[in-house]
Amino acid sequence: MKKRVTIQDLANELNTTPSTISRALRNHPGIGEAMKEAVKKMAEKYDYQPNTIASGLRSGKSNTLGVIVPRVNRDFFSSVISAIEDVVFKAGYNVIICQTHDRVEKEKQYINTLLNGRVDGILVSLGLETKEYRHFEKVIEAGIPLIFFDRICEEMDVTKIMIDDFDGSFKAVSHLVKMGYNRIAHFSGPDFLNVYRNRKEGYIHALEKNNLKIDERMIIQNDLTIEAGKRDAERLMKMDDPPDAIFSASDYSALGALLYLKEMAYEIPGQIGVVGFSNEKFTSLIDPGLTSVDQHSDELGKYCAELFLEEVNRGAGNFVPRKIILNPNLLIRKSSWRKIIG
Amino acid sequence: MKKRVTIQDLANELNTTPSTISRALRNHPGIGEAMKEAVKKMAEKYDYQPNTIASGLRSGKSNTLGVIVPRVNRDFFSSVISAIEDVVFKAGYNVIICQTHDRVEKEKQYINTLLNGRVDGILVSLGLETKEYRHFEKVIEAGIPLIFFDRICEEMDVTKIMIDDFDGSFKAVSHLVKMGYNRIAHFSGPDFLNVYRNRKEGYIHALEKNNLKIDERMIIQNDLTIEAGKRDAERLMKMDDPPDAIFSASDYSALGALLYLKEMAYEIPGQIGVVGFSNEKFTSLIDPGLTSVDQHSDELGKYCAELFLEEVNRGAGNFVPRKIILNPNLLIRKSSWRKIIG
DNA sequence: ATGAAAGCGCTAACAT
DNA sequence: ATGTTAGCGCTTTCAT
Repeated sequence: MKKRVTIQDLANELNTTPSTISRALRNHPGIGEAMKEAVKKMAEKYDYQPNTIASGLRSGKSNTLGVIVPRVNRDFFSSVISAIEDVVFKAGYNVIICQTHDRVEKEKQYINTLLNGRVDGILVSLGLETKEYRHFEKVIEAGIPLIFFDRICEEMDVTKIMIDDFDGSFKAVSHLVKMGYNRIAHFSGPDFLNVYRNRKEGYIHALEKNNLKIDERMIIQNDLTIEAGKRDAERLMKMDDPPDAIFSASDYSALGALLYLKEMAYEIPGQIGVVGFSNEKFTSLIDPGLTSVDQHSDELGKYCAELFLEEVNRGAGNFVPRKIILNPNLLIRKSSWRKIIG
Repeated sequence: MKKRVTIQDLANELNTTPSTISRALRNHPGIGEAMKEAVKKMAEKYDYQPNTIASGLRSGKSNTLGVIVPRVNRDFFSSVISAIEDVVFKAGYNVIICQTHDRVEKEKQYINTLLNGRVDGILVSLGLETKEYRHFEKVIEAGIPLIFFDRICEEMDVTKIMIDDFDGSFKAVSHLVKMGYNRIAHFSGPDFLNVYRNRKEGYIHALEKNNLKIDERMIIQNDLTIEAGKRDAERLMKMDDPPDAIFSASDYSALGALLYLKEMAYEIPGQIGVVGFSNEKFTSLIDPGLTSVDQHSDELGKYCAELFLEEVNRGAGNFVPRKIILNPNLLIRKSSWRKIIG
């Protein structure tokens, strides 16, 4: 276990003081060129590596960013994280990942440990359980940027980045209508999450705009898993007046529906159309391809990271909360086509 | 920006000293019950939160684990990371993620920043470019656990966890042979990576064992992307003596092959069989389902994390390098079936 | 342009 | 059972 060389060691070696070394290394104005040169040469020679913990303690920052998501192994979240990491790495920040598994208790714990670790900012996508936001107040009190993405908290006055879920739904449902489907069911998630609420509203708005009546029995709230999709597709199709299309707020439950319908030998598309949400990787790979709303995970992550850096530069007290809404794209694949009907 | 309460504040409040507070909070033996009670009550009352940076500086550890992978948004890696995070969180560790995009330069940078941040351990899956391992020596010199998983470094005497790639390939190819395929091509990755080398050897061994001749033209090294799979499937099928099956070292290039073959209206399975490697999520969702070798990403992550915790407990100098090899499963799906031929 | 000195918040060796 | 003291390695006033 080799001893690491410290600023003190370099100071001794050069018959100067730690402060001079510290300044020289950071190109502080007011250090002679000769000294700078000498210090850097020494640092190189001894492979000096700064102790970020020590500098963190002194300066009160850790060059670390906390990212809290429900789960890291979801295409959407892992893509966002990937994009965030790429951006902030260039600015010298490390990313600590935290997965809540949608449990609010873990969300609270993570907020605490991140704050105790003096992270320089926290990016959050809320868990399904979170209906109450007091634990996030601490982040604001700590004076570091708090940014919500995708599953956001409407009530808090902080920066938020999301896609226009309403519009995504609206596009999806309008497309189904244009394809000739007119009895369209909807799988939705919990109402207290902005994303699902907005998707449902976009769905309703599209129906209204097309003079289609809203049938409450066609709106099913479930947990948006593959299994839920299968189960509820079955329930829908066994009704006396089954739907001719399903628009799901999640690709996973759309997939469940698709699998059930295929098994039952329904003709997709044609007899029944299916559209999902999120553009998970698998949607383009299955047969039929699943029409889905793309959430621009890369851009979203990039924005998150850039806004974090911007707020960090502004400094505590000078944050300018922003709300960024990205426009989603409908990616039309086979599952929502319609045969031309006579 | 609220001032955080420190150990000193609590000491003042209770007319005692910081060390007593520190000890009381950590249940140090030799602190009176009464005092412990009082301290904890005070801590609770003032919502005292320890500054992990300060304690880290003093104790030389950060309760943080660095995980370096090629990319975080790959099913395999994000699943491993997810499993790691779940395990070490319970033990009080944070996870810093680092993605190299397969670039050795970033690998080196990450090693440095992680070491400078005094992480308590580093878990690595090597990038495609990495052929030289000097940068990892520093981790050993730092006296913290270094653990390789999946894409490992054979030469270093540290803990390694991987699946038996040889065996996975062997099972896959043996299965194809049993299904009646006997001219089996192979997509491989760079030879200097253990995983691809072993997969190729397993393939060769299976052919030999079944008295099938090895045809070098049937072994294609590419970068294992969807595009490479398409391109090389085309190349293979245009040969005078095309294969009747393709075994790819990656699901992505297997998918590429599948897409090309479907487009060309080959009958899959039957006319040609396809098997991939990694059991990416999409393999079970596409049509035909892609037979693939499962890498047990969850267990692998869990093991990684547990071995890290074990080594941390052992302490520097007492590490016992271990090599853990998990047995992969062949998940047989439709793409490798064979119609009974008269 | 550089140095001296103090201290970020905590822990641990050494008292008592 | 508790207090005293001395840092961990760095940054940052305040001097000179």
